[in-house]
Amino acid sequence: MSSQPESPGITAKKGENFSEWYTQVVLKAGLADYAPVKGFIVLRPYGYAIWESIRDILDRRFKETGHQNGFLPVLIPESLLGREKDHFAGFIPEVFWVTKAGDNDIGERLALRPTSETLAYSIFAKWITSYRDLPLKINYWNSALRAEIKATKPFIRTSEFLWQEGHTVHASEAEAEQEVALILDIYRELIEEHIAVPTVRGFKSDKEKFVGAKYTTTLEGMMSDGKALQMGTSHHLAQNFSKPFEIKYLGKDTQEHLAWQTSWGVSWRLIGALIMVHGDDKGLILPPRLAPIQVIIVPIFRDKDAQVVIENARNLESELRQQGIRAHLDARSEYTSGWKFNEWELKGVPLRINIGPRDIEKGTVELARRDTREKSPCGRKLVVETAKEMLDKIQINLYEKARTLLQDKTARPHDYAEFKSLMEGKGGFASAGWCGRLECEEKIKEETGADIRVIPFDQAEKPEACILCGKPSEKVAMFARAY
RNA sequence: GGGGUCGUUGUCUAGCAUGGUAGGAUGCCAGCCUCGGGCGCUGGAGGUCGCCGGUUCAAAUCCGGCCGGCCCCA
Repeated sequence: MSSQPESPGITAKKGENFSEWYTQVVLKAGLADYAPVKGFIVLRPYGYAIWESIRDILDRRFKETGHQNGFLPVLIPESLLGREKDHFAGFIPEVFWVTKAGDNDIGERLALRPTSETLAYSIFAKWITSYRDLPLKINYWNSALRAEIKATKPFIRTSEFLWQEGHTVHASEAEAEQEVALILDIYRELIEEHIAVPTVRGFKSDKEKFVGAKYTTTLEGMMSDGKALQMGTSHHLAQNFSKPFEIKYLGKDTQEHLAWQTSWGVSWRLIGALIMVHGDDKGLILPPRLAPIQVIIVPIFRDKDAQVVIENARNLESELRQQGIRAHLDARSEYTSGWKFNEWELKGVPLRINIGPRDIEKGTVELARRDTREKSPCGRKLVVETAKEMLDKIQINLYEKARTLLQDKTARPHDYAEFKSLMEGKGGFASAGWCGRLECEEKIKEETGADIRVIPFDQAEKPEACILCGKPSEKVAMFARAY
């Protein structure tokens, strides 16, 4: 251990010690801190602002597509949670239970919601009587609690997480399936176009699907260390819950029918993903469309220049804001400009504008891109326009880099030996034939640590024989070690 | 699930073997200096040594339990 003070900047290298690097970015960029209970984190304002960006984008799209927000309590009685048997069995190992009120035992123990299907659907059953009550499309912005005993990581694996869970009820299976697909596409739009992370979309295997669903669709991303990350899921529940919860409606045909359902969610894991995919040795890099601060203005001045420089910078700030750019002037006098450069790079602000006496004299400013760390001069009158263009370029560049990452980390092994060495080596996705049997899926997991992340919708190529057993396969599956 | 490792002020740490005054750096506060890549000077404040218990005249230090962080393996 060094006795030198720890740098306020990132000291771990992303390429050398990825895990340590990730933790440092989370803490030092001011996104989150540890809570006193294992596996729980505290979101700091900067981290919460990123969550708000994500939330705002999704919330708008949900509302545009006919969804409404609601609220559900956090406690679920055991009898409700247990009503759908597969669902209950799947969640029980990670449920937190409330068993006391003060010193008195509670009669029936209460679960801190690991997810709200059971609670929501017991209520939906009361609200739905007629086909005129359908579709019912409700979303909840809340948190969920799932006990993580080991291997916790801020944003990626925590015992409580912020998320949204959507729950819909439909009169027909076709309509429910359309909903599943619609939501997956809204997630794709958020993740690819805003968070700038490309995904592979498809189905989960039966082993990996949501417990209680007929099928689960997913978006899988690839992190810089070769591990996959599930970024969002949309489930077709069919009538698996409407049966035990008796969600029935009278149709036009005057007959009673069971309803069809979907549920879907994304969590603050997405914040973890954007850190892992875009960040570098200097810290976080935020995609412009998501960044709470898109442009940071750093004034450079000596005492005698202070007033004129700051006034100029303030004008620039308001010009940018008038054009809808989230700009912020860092006028703090207690830090030097050099300090501020480092701090805002650590925090991942996509574009920095330096403005000092020399610039004012020449009628220019200096633009510094966070993604490439390139600096370029810009005429003062062109700043707003140039900044806008540059933000767009940064957004595109981040996506392109992430796409290259995904491509570099996707391979097609032709036999099991190759598959194994891939997983032991650089990791990433292995696109391979799979016979469809649980037995092979489990054995591959046991021997290589990789599981089926996604069976892509896009089955462009004919599958080869099952990578493990050699039997014919109908589908190509994407295997990877994952978070 | 298995193993390893760490916890001393906001942060990073010294001290622990051999029990006896908690030392430094950085940050913070005040004043000065001034800023084009983590400036400099002077002064000051800041500590239940993770928690609980045990041993002892005396515990950061020895012993036990617990809590929390990190890393590796399944």
